[in-house]
Amino acid sequence: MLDLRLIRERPEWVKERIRLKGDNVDAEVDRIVELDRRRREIIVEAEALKHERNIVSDEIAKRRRLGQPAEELIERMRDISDRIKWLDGKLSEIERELDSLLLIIPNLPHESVPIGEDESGNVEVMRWGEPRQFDFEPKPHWEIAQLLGIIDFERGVKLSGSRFYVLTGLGARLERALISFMIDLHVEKHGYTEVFPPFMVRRDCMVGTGQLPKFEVEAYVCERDDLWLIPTAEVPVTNLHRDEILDREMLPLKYVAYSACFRREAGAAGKDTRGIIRVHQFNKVELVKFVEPERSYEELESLVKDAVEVLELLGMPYRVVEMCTGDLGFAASKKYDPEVWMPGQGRYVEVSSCSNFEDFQARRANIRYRPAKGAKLRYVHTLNGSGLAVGRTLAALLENYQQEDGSVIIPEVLRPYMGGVERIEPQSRRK
RNA sequence: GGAGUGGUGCCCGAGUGGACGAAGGGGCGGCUCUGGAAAAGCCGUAGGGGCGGCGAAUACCGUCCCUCGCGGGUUCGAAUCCCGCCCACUCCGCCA
Repeated sequence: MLDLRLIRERPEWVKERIRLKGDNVDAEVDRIVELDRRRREIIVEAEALKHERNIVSDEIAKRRRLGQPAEELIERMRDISDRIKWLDGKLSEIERELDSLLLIIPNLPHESVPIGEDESGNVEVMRWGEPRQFDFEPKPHWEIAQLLGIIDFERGVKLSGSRFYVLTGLGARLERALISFMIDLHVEKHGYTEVFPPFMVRRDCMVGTGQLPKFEVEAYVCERDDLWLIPTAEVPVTNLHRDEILDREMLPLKYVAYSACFRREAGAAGKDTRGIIRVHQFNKVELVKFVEPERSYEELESLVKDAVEVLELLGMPYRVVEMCTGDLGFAASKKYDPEVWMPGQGRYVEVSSCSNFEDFQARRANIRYRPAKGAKLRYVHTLNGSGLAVGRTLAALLENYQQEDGSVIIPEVLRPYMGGVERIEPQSRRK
């Protein structure tokens, strides 16, 4: 949510910044400015009347105590009260509309974000590692997995429909190993606090981080209970501190959380239909930070570093892409997407997404802190990033570590988590 | 799911129609006392919003309004009475 004052004072600038995101909210902004003006007009009148009501009310009480008549005062109060009631009704009507508009206005891009219309305007900001040279044709992960017998696509469909799959045997073990490895890294080396959140949340949480009200069709919901399946651990973890006032000494707060993630992938028909790149349920290890506004952009850089270290330790080449204004999404001010090299497909695939939301989420979720003793409260800045998407990392690992005989070598850092397994052999060669 | 109890400030807790933004206690901050501390005493300690002043300010000053879980109602007037909702806890049922 943007600051209403900002929209009031610089509406044209706000419109312009949002147009850079490929969104047009000119009409909404104009309406907000108009509603805001009417809101304040009404407040002025209503408050003057309420002031009068308080004074007359005291006078009535005083006369009652002294046993004096107060009929003509009470008569006058009736009119005042009616008028107040009418004004307050009008006011809440206006505020309802105002709030619903404010919730669908996207965040503004940070000034450092490159301007562009779509993903073609994104900028590669770094590259790490040399893609391995194969002396055979590298396979895509779904073929490798089939050979190894570690992903069961058919039965996934039988259980839950398309875009679901089942991990079995060492595949399941590998998924679990990756989760533990990532969490341990972020806890032990990077100083994050581990959190195991609920996977279903109330509507308020989804509004707090920005998934609702605008992107309702993207989410799964248990309607009977109005509980929403989280599309990312960002939702429960950011909302941990909803409606809280944090101590400055606590900042920055850094959390790492594993969760399953649920996405309807509405509008993604035909995209990434093979393999496990785009599915309705996947595992992810998420990093979330709450920081002081002044430091949020440094914290974004270190967040990216923390995330890509996973790829470095796993020995997989990657690049980091900075999103342009047109590809930023609804809530982010600035965003980097680390992408891992997938030799079986000959392309880089997004395995993380690291964003600074500035105070956009904090304002929605009402997360504040006191900068100093006696100082006024401020909104914190929130950030988050995948560290990493587990399914895609597993897929990349299969493709990067595949051998000509169809086996896949397990990177050394994962072996302790794999019970010492060094290599997954094709099913036909296992007994 | 059934029955019951309850939601008040940073925390505990009083308050069943008017002098209550709210007793009392705790915590925290400041001051007095002290060589220093403890104890004791005094003072101060919520958030949001509007208007005006000054301004770069979401810094500061003044003033007013709102907020006792949330929303509505009764009343001249509601923390207090009525209705609906949400949440927490206890017991029963069910359950990993």
